[in-house]
Amino acid sequence: MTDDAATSRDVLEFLAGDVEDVARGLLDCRFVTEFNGKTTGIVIDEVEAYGGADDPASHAYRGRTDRNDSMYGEPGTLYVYRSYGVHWCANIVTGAEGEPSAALLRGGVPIIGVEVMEHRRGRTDHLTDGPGKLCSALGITGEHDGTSVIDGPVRLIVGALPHTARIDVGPRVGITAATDRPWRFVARIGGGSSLTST
DNA sequence: CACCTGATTGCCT
DNA sequence: GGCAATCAGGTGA
Repeated sequence: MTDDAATSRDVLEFLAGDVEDVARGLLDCRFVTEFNGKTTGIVIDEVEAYGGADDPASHAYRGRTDRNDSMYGEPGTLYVYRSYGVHWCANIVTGAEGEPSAALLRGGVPIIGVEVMEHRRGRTDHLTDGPGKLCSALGITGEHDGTSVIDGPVRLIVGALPHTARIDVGPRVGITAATDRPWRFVARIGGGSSLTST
């Protein structure tokens, strides 16, 4: 491992692990898309873990359907679903193939192709600080459901950045079941001071 | 800054 | 038919 980023095999092995561990490990990784020659990317700073039949808050809780089908794919599969009929949300499938667990990408820090993301979002602030916004800024849609984040157009880059010293842990957002599970992970990249301005 | 509400589809019971 | 892994804009303290 003389490279600055992990190899595809390393990434696959990492993603095959327990979803809770994977979710934590995804913090500070980069998430990059490349469409039509335009590259955009973020550093992931907020993630939630979702299990399978054992997790009442998971889309896979009631078994396999057309929508959640890609959750049952091999680790590293992208699971994209439509939220509230309006937004797209992206997950990275974890665990062994056939186990429907996935990590929902909830937020990130824009680092690559910021102008492109601003254009896609139609604003210059709050580009990727929410699961729907993140997909919008990166150009991720249902077309990319089922593709691989290891060698597809939507790619995860593990390593290459030092991990954040502090990770905040709390309950998942927007769910009504299993709200007692602290499966939401937020990286404090900036050091946690006030960002307010304007 | 915190809380509240309307918009808008797909999916499941 | 009802609810949902959300967002944006408005209101009030």
